Amino acid sequence: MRLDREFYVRDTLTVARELLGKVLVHETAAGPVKGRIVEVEAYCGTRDKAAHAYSGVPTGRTRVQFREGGYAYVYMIYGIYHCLNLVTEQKGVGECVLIRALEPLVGMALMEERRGTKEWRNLCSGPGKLCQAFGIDRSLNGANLCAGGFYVEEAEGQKPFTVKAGPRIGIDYAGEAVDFPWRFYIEDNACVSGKKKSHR
DNA sequence: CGGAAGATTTCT
DNA sequence: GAAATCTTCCGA
Repeated sequence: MRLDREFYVRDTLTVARELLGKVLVHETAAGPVKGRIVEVEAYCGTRDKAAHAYSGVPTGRTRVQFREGGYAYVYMIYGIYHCLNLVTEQKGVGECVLIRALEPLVGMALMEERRGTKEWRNLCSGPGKLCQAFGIDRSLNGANLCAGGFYVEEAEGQKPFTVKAGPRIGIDYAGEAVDFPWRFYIEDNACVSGKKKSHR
């Protein structure tokens, strides 16, 4: 069952934690693709140096983040890969949740073709990887998750799992925000990325 | 208008 | 450990 807008228009950290175990769905012309969310990160706008919306000014690509929750924010990084975010909170706040890793459920053949690999745990174990596997690009920037073929649904027959929290990844430039425990992931899941070393 | 940096991935 | 590669942002 599709999550409604009320789910997204709440505290960003709460939404991030509750997104774990939910299922991301993308119905494309080539066929449906689904994956279980196993790793996310919260980006809290003006309270967070690592966030694109830190300046508080909605310009260019960050404009979508300042909408109300329930929209997709897709941006390109390093000119090569895309990253998927789900906008949270009320209009004008500018906070969102980055989807970092998924566990493939449906449309595996399609993912393998797009990714060019048959390794199951390597299909969606990273922000850029899952976007490639799901066929996500900037045409989905600003997509409404409450209507259309791109959304998150409630998981059914879900086994219990343990949620872990820790510092985020790849934002060493963000000063003290590096230590904020705003990364949430499912413990002991093979698809969690988290491969960067933690030496400091 | 030009320069600089980045919420990553992949290969050596 | 380092390169690939291009969009976006900011200063002049």
